[in-house]
Parts: sequence; C-alpha cells; structure tokens
Amino acid sequence: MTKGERAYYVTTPIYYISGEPHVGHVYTTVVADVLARTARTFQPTFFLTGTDEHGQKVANAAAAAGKTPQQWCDELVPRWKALFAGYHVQYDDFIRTTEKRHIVKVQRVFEQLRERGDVYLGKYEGWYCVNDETFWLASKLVDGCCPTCGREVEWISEDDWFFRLSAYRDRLIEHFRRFPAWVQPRSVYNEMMAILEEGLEDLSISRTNFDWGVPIPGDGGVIYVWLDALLNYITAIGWSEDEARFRTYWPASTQLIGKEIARFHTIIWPAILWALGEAAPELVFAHGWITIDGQKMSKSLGNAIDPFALKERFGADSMRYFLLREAPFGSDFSYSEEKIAQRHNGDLANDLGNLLQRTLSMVGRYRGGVVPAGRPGASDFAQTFAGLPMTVRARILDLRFREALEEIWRLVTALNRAIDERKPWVLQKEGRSAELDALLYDLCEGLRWLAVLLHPVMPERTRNMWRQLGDPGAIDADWSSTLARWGGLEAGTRTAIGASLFPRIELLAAEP
RNA sequence: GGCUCGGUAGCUCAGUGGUAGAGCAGGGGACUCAUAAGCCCUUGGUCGUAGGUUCAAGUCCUACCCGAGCCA
Repeated sequence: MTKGERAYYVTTPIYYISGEPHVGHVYTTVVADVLARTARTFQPTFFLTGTDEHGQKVANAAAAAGKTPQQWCDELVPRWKALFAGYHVQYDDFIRTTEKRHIVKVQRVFEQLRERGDVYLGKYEGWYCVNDETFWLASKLVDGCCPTCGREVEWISEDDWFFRLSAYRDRLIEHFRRFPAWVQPRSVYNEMMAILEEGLEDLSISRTNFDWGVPIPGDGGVIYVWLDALLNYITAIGWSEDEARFRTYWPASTQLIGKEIARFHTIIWPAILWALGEAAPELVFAHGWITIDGQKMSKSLGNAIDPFALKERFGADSMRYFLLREAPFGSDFSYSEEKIAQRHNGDLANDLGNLLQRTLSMVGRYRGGVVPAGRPGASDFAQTFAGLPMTVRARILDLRFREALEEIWRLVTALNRAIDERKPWVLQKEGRSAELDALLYDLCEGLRWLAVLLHPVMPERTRNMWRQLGDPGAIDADWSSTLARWGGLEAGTRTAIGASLFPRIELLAAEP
C-alpha cells in the first residue's frame, strides 16, 4: 500500500510522568508534529501522544510527595500539555493510561490473549529493579545493583502471568528479514536482530508487589506497565470498539521512539499485535540522545535542560527549526545555546527574516505595499522550483528533515541572490517598471511558498510571515492547491510589513 | 568477552569502486532594498592507523586505535 491511499498515523512514546518533562520529550514530540502537519497537507492524519502513568516508580514518586498516584498524575499532566502547547504541538489526541477508555481495553487484551493461550500462569523468581521496571538475571547485576541505573534490586518471587513471546521469534526474524527498513536507523535494526538471534524468553506481564496499574481481570495484581503502555497506540484509535476508525489508522505509519526503548517497540510490540491478530507498525524510528558537550543529558548528572526556559530564550519556532536542522535524525544530537543562536541568527534572521523584510520594504517603497502583477508563467523560479514541494514532502516523511530544510533553503538563497543580481533599486531609478513588477512579484510569491513549506516546522512564525504577505488564503491547506503552480499569489494583495520575523539574538560574552 | 554504528576541511555533516563536496566559521571584493543582514570570490582535507584486493578504494577485505551503543 502506498502513501496517500490511507490515513497517516504517527505516534510518540507516551511519556512516563515520574517527574517534569525535559527537552528530549520536546524533541520527539516536535518531530511527530512536523510529520503530522506535513501529512495533513495531503491525506487524513492522526497524531497521538500522551502519558504513561502506571507503575511502581510513579507510585513511589507520588508517595514521596505525599500524594495519591492519581493526584500526582493529574497535577503533572497539565505541565506536559502546557509544554507541548508552548512548542505549538498540535496533536489529535493525548491519551493517559489512567483513563477508563484505555484501561478497559488493556483488560480486554489480557483476556483475549489468555483465551488464546498466549498468556499463561507461571512462576517468576528473580531480581527486579523498581526504577527501571525491569527484571535482571543475577549474572547481569553490577555489584548486586541494577546495571542500568545502579540502584539496589529486589528479590521477587511470585506467581506471574507470562506472555508467550518466545513463540513469535521465528516470525519476528522473518519480518525483520523481509522488511529491512521497518526499524531505523540501521544500527538499531542490527541490534534488535542480534537479540532475536540469541533467542527470546517469555515475558512476565503481571505484578503483585504493588497495585498502581491496570487490575488483572479475575485475578489479583496488576498488568506489567510496559504491556499497559504499548497498548495505548491501539486503544486510542478505537481498537475493539470502533472497527472502522481503527482500520483507518492501523497499522501506524511511523512510530517514533528513543533508542533505549527499541526492544519493547520492535520485538515485544509486534509480537503482542500478532497475538491479537493485528499487523505490526510500518516503521519504528529510534532517534538519538540529546547530548551536552558529548555527555548524555540526565537528571542524575544534573545537566537536564528546562525546555520552558529554552522556549522563552529562543522562541518555540527557532527551537523547532534547530532540532530538525542541526543533526541528521537518528544520530545523537549535540546541543548548545551557541549552536541554537547560530542557527537562529544565520539561517532564520539573516537568510529568511531579512529576505522577508527587504522584500516587503521594497514593495512598500516602490509599489505602495501592493503586490504588483508579475509574469509568473515566464519566471525562472517557476521552472526551477516546480518539484520542490514533492521533494520536501518526501524528505520529511522519510524523516530526513535536515535534507528537507536544505532543499527549502535553496529557494531562500535563490531569492536573496535574485535581489542582488537584478538590483530593484536600479530598476526603480531607471523606470524599468515591468521588470521591477516581475521581480517583486516573484519575491513575494517565493516568500509565500516558503511560508507554506516551512509551516509544518515553524507554525507560528510562518503565520506571521503569512499576515505580512497579505494573508493570501489558508497557509495549511493542501499543497496541491497552495503550491500547485508558481503564481498563486494574487496581484493587488496588500502586504503589511511588520516587526522583524526573527530578531537577532546576541549571546552574552563567555566568562573569562 | 561477543556484536553494532561512527571516526571525511576549524565546526556540523554529505559522499556505498572511477579526477575529494556542502553549510557554518576564517580571508578578500563589489553593492545598498534589508535585522552591519544579503551577494560574489576565496583559504582549508595524505578521507582514524597499518596492511591487502583491484587497472582504479573515502567507498571492498583484515588487524588495530578512538568514540557511542547493544548483548552477555
């Protein structure tokens, strides 16, 4: 099935709310938003994000704060929603795993799998890390502590429900071989394949040592938080409830994850789906870490960045641009305020913002602020950039954001170059008004294209551009109408030059 | 201990057998509509190291070094 024939469904992981959000959460969510906003310009689209609220870690955090887990979650969720709103994220649904619509379906999944025999009762004994919600073999422990987080592990001995993961190993291997691009980047694919080739054990999916979770139907204990969490991707779109809706969106087009949760999403998740008789997602893409001076960002290192403060300092759209432009998606991402400022000043203020300003200034000065009639059919730009929208769309949906932006910047550069080469101030002085009209028209039309093409990446600033260009229609309409041809901007449109689109940011001098 | 990915210009990266590229930074120039922005020209790399295969290797093979990660 090719893209365009059915709906585009993109998901972020649901975020575990054991604390405040950080910039890594913004990264994943913004990327999903750009995918969704792009997809919406040509096909039905659904973008899901949300919060993962069960598990012992949340229960402990709540207890430490003197609150019930539900209170704790209810107070934190608005922080996440405010953050995403602040970064102009436009999700279609925000699911919380404590919602009834989710819980009843998780229980239904459990019952179905138990009826099928894919869930069975067994005995589990072993070491368990509360922080990571993970069981460890004794051989993996480091000085008796969790090899991942270094905290003490607990000895657990209980009758557990198991998911028959091992039964899906062959099918997983076959799936990986048949669809070598279904897990990206390649390094993650290889690592998951290595895990599969080593062999799989059945997965314990029940917990009895705490009760903050989805109750197991007809038994004590709660369902393993990871099973609970993964199911959000289908419970939110009507699985077992609204068949037509569910079939519209599933299987997901793109599931974004951090690489630390690749195993859950590329091994356990497809196996569960198959056990339910559903298809695996089309693409799972694991992005890299955000690093600071090469160091992983984490709360324990004390170098986590407050995304609210970053937004205030640089602006949400500049941050969005930076996150997509700076590193190839999938690679680790080295962050610094200097780099953000460099991108903001160099690409956004100098190239794009200044282009808008110099253009509208000349339209104001030479043509009273009204877009003149040009000759778009005869424009060099029409020919050169006819294929740009399709190229940009393809690059974005392929998650090659950096390349997409580089393509768009070819137009920015071409417009800036045209001004310098054709010298509108000379055309004006010499009274060559037809040439001047044609040039000014092309510049405005080019800026209109840029606003449309960049709108998924910088929704707020491009709306500002749009207003300055005279508000020529719907900026987020289907590209097959807005960018159908060079010449969509109507002559006579009254422009409204405003304040600088991206005022330059001066970094404070470094301390000696 | 096994495995994976990466190591290309000061920086961030592209380049999957056929004369080393882009952007930024650095240097020079012409202009003035513009956020002292933009435009033009330009300096700069023995492509981690050592071997090997090939008429030809950044690109394939082997070993090693460095970085990140996965598994044990």
